[in-house]
Amino acid sequence: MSVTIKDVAKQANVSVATVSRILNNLPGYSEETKRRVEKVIEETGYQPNAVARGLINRKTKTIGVLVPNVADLFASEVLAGIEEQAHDLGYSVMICKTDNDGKRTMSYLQMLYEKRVEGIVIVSEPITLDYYQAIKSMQIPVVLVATKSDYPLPFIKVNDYQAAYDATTYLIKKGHSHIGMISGTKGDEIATTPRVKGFTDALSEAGIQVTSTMIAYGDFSFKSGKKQMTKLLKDHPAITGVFCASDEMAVGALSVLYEQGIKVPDHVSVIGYDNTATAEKAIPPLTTVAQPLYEMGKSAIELLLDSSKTDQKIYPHHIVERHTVCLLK
Amino acid sequence: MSVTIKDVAKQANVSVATVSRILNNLPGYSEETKRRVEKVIEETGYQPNAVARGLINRKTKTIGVLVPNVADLFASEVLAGIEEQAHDLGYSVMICKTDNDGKRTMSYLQMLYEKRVEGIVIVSEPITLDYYQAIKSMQIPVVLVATKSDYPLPFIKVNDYQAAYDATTYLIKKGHSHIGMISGTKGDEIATTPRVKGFTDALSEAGIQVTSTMIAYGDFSFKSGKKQMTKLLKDHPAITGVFCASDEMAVGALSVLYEQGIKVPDHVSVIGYDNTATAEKAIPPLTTVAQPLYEMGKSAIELLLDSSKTDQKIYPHHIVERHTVCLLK
DNA sequence: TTGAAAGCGCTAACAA
DNA sequence: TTGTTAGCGCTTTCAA
Repeated sequence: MSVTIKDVAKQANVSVATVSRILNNLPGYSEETKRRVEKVIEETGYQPNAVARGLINRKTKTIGVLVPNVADLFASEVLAGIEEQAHDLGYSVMICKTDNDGKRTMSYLQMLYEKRVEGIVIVSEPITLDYYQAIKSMQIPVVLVATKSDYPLPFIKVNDYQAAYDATTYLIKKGHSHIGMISGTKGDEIATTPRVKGFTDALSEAGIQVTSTMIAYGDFSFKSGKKQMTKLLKDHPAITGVFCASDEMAVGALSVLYEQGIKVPDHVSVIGYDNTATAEKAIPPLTTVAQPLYEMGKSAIELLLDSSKTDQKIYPHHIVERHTVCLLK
Repeated sequence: MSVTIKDVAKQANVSVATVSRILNNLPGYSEETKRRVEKVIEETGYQPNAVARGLINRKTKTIGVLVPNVADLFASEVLAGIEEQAHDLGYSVMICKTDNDGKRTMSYLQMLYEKRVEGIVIVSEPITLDYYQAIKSMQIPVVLVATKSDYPLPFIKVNDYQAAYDATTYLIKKGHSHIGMISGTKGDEIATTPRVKGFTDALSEAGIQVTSTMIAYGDFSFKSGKKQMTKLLKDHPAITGVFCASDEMAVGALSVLYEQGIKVPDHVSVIGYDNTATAEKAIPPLTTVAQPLYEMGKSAIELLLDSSKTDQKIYPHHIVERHTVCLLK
């Protein structure tokens, strides 16, 4: 049994109220009693019980984070930003790995509510009606990162359309005209549709005709990047540039190109998306469009905890030039 | 204000005790009242307050994890295992990113105690006397993953000495005799000293002389891998094999080799350590000694929550053969 | 400056 | 089968 405020009060010959005041820096005691109480606290090694505190002030100083997966560089970078900012503001973070499983997500939502977290951030996950209704009934602040929703929920993300448009334009400006895209999951309205549109618009506006086989649908993973790059190469042997909707897929593409003895960027240029830690470690180092993931994570906590902030934020993206894109001679 | 057990009791015309019994599946009520109460729960959307519950049963159903960093594949893989197993057992996990900062770690330890977590897992972090004393006084179960300590704390790890010995022997068996090592941080008694010893022992036993310049000390990072590979190449142009104490460093080595036009594995073979997700995505795919990180994470939770288990576990490592090591002709 | 007491939302004796 | 009641460890009136 650990020492409680009562024990401290008894040993210091004061009431629990006085101890509480001292603990919380409230006025109402003499320097003399303060010293006495602090001495007892020191001696007994007393530590306040945050659970009891939470019950009475309805403040748990903890927030919950829902992510599809923790073991990936995209999510963990966002998570790092979240943790950092939360810690700075005195909050703890509970992680919930949803595995893209709706049932699991719902039960996490409920658990977070039961534990009375003060806020929830949801990272790169589509928001179903179920989720939204649960969120709404809980009355807990929620912010979305790298995703958004038709329901009125604050979010933080980059402009996916524009980012894809810019990446494609970058390739075009480098002289490429046979450009393919390895996109994300077909039907994903957040991370696929806008990026595909950005890609096709950039091409059309440059007077380059787009055929459907120039767009290969993956699922953001390394493996799918390999698979779709292989397909692209077969369908379009003359291809000189590829825009990948994630760094993971871009790295997969790089692997295939390497295996087939196709030099990057000399024969084929590739540009990725995200600028996760994997990009700079790729061979060759990957040119990619950067999302400020860490900052977005930090920002999510600010948004969550400070209701005076505006409730949606488009972060700027930018192209990080490394060595996988070259000027086409 | 959310609905409480009292509200439910009132509306269902029963006492709070009865509602509590129904909520907790205890005996002591008729089917009829059960139905009535459940209907009210349904209608009101009542959700029990875990904070209040925690106060009374001294069970918060949450555990804390301390990691130096979340945005890296080593830690996040372990974390994924931890989260998975915790979730399976009905626990939530709070993450604490220590940034290798002692002060920060101490304050996390205190916070976790105040929040009355039921257990703490510490991932790949050296345990100082401060930490140990704090842990001991808290009386909360702790388990170490991928680290260990002279203090009596349960831990889960691989046999680093043997793993390094095996990796080196693997290179030797492939016909290599000019072998260098890129090790971790000098002085690290957990992840460096035993691995360096495993390396030198394997070499000596094979009758190969080891000179100190064959061992280049990095700090496990990609960047340090690049730097130390460069150094190794300068000091030992005839080198044909390199053992790296982390996949990150191995990938750094691969980059340097690529830049210098040295073919892997034809000219130089490299073997990594960890088998993080980065290994299979490397170009060429990295041969490495695997630690079962995910499993170790899961195991940590079992150890933590089930005191009947033995309190230390050496997990088996094994070599994953990919394409960065070849038989020397 | 200090203390007594009520109560946060729940569980668990104990009684009925 | 059900209810009453006493806390869990704390904060916060209110009164002294």
